[in-house]
Amino acid sequence: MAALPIPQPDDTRARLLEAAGAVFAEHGYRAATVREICARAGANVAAINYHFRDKLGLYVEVIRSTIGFHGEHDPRRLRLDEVPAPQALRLLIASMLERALGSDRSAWYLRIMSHELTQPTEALPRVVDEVISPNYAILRGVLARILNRDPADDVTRLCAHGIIGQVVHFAAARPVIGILWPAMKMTPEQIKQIAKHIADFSLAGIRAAGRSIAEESSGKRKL
Amino acid sequence: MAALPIPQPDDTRARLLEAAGAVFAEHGYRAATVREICARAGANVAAINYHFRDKLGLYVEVIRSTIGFHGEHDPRRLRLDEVPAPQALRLLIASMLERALGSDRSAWYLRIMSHELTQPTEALPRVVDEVISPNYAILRGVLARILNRDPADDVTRLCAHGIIGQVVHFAAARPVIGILWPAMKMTPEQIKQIAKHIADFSLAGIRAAGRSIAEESSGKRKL
DNA sequence: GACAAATTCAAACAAGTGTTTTAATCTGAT
DNA sequence: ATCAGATTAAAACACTTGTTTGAATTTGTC
Repeated sequence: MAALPIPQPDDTRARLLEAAGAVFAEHGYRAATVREICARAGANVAAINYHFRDKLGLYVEVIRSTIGFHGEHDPRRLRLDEVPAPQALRLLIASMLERALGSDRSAWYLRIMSHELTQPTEALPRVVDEVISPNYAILRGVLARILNRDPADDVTRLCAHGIIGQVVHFAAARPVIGILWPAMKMTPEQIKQIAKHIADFSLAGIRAAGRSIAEESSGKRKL
Repeated sequence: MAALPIPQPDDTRARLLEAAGAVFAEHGYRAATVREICARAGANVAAINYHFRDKLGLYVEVIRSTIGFHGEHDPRRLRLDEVPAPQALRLLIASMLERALGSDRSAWYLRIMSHELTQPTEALPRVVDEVISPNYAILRGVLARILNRDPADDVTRLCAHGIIGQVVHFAAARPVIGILWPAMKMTPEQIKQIAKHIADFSLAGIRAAGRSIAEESSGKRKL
């Protein structure tokens, strides 16, 4: 709706990618319209089909080029192997949450992912391969170190999904949280404290989950 | 798409509500089409506007009449006050998860809610008032008993959102979880074990969060 | 400066959306 | 049996969607 076309900071293709990332992150693939994307990019409607074949081609290209592992929040830059596992988890959670709640392009990542969770598109396999799966593996690696278990273990996976669920929820449910909890404004200060809470909460949960399963180890270890 | 019109199990209005609940839960408000709803209900397209004024009226009526607190999963039927708080939390988590992952109409509740989280509609205030807020209050009540804190306390709220996040994630992210974790088929057996995991995980997390804040109580108790 | 390719543009297209219209049909009380 | 009101039905409406068209314009190269 609100157009405000960007002057001409770059060539059309780059501006389209920029605008599309923002719109897809905000509305999801299906609810995003090519006309809003083009208006924000200051481009003609036909530009998308000329540069990216169609809307889905643009979406895939946004995922490929803008998201993924490039950027200052690249988990590999956290040097997770060089710190104790619990500290690594704290860094990882803080990184995910800041990435998810920030307003710059690094926020697109988790927003698009959370839309893909509830409204999968044809690009879901690609999103999983290029974005979700690598991060899932890193998280499981850290958890496996804490639990002293295999990254593919059921307990490791359950804990991983629990942490992802918490982070994604704080990011995706912002409108509702704003109603239920007016004092929560998601300031940088508050975001840090949410990250600390999730880390404290989850570290204790992880250890309990490890213990809980260990106790009932009369054979049925698999779900 | 797949029409298969139901014979005539009830009057048109009731069939529309039934079909609409399923379609809204599956696709969300915006992506759901009145034509698919009418096809499933075996009704004419104009029936929605005749009985419910418009699509949004139907949506609100689905929320009001079908969801809410009526049904076998009504949290008030769990008699949460009559059991120790940790046990109450276990019951509540199991109830939410079963409701969210089941295939009957009690599953609509959390599905519609999770769509409303990422894609709020004009009915969001109503959904919050009638569905989310009461459940949020019940959950905070139980957590407050465990934490020995006020239900409106920041720590109580953080824990509540963490638990909601985990439950919603396991329910909403089913397509992605199916890819990342092929062994997880969401059988009734597995659902019980997920519920147990979330409860174990969260109970430990809650206690740690209570402690963690207590330690740094040099005045700044609020976020 | 001229020419061919690349790119942009306004306009229209076909398909899908929610909604309205108008007539036909059913229902139930008299 | 009749007739007013409630309900259903088919069709069209107005609008938005992604996409295509074909001409204009820009760009790079000789």
